[in-house]
Amino acid sequence: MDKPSQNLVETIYSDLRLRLQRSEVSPSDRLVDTEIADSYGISRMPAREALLRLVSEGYLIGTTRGFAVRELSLADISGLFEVRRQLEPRAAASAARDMTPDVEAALTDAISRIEQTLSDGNIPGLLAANVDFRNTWLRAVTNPHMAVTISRFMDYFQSVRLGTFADPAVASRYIDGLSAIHRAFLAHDPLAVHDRMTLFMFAAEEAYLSVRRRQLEEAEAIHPIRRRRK
Amino acid sequence: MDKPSQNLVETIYSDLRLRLQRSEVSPSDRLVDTEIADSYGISRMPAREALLRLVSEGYLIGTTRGFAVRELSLADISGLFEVRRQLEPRAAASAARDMTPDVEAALTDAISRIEQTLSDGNIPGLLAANVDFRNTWLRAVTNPHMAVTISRFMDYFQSVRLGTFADPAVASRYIDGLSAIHRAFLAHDPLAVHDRMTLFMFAAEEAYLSVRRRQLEEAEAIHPIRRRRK
DNA sequence: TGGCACAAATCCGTATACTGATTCTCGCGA
DNA sequence: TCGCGAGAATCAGTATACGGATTTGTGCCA
Repeated sequence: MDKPSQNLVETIYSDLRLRLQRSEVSPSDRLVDTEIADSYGISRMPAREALLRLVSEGYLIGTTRGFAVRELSLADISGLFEVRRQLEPRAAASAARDMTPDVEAALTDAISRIEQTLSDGNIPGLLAANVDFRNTWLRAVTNPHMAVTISRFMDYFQSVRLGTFADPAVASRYIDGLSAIHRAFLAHDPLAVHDRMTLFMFAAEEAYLSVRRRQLEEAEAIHPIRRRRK
Repeated sequence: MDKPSQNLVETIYSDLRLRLQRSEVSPSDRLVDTEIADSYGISRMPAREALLRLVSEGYLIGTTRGFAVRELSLADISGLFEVRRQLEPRAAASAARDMTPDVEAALTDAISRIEQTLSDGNIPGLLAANVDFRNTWLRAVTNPHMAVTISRFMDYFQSVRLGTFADPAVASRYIDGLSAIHRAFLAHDPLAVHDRMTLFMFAAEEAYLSVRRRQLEEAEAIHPIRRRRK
């Protein structure tokens, strides 16, 4: 999405964003500007600016002790999916209309890696393949404003994703939905893509809600969540 | 949208954002961190951070000589409206469903101010009333993610808005569309709001495109647009 | 052993300083 | 008059420093 560039803030920002997309930062971790700065051998300011940008984009929240990945409430999940339901079916349909052979090939590759990693129980690989699949069809969305908005809304869910595939029933439905979308893409059928994506959105919302609900129940009464002082 | 807070970056950010919403900054103006810092009697860093945040949100672009408000290309306008068409009818419909009497009153007030300022030829007042109208119904949108996304997409158009109402035919259609939406809100009819807002989106897109097209033609061959070095 | 208070550490927000790149200015020469 | 080039000015990016608020650690006393 962003080019590497030769500017420190941009570099740190994309690195951090990538780590967030890959769920490599847990909500209990604390990101501190000085630590990041030291690890890159630079001063505090570029690291700080990258962190602030991630805060303003909603990926992180500021606490009194470092920055942390934002955890989604159930209401957040519902709200975010309301937006995703409006955007992604439409965007995917337009991608289906404008899709080129190389994008099709990349989609097929991503799908097969998803199936492979799932049967291997390779969760990190599954996450990566999943991100690849969505980034691939997003590449075929010609409207950049649409694409970056969707991309951002998708990324919000990286903090939840880890446990989504634990339940085999959920995983199976997930794969079914995804390969139906894939087939519709290959058929260049925008309407079918729209419909399949709509169904997928509802299924995904349900899955995330149930995963998050379980997470919240488990963490009950342990975490006094601390927020930034005002 | 944002609270005043007692933090300098936030203060500068909201002030600047307000000025952008009111079209008080022209695309030929250059916003420089040191100037802003001096005018507030603070150091360069908070001003700089506020500017960078506006850049990351797409309101400004960095040039080699200060920051400038971003000008929309015709493709930008089409792309932004594709997103708005997906979101605003739905959001307005949900607002219609959840609307409270005080919001209705505020909407009615905004509409009458729009009609008043239009007949007076009071363009700045018209812009303000217009912003009030949309912020008012957005307040009734219970999904905050939906509301801030829409708000941002609307704000992108402030740099174009100034000339939109010069053409009386456009202005008249605009008012008609807006009051139809207003009536649908008062009737608590989500479906009617959805339909009216959809119509309004298409009309607005057309209006912005034609205004912007004229602007671009007029500015032809004068501006060598300079972008940030990489 | 447990609570309490005081000291130390942590980390954000802000200020100031330096550097290098780009743009502007102005004067010189054709 | 116009083009050209060297120096000045501007401004973003980065580094370093300090203050203050909050949290954590520690040791004393009941």
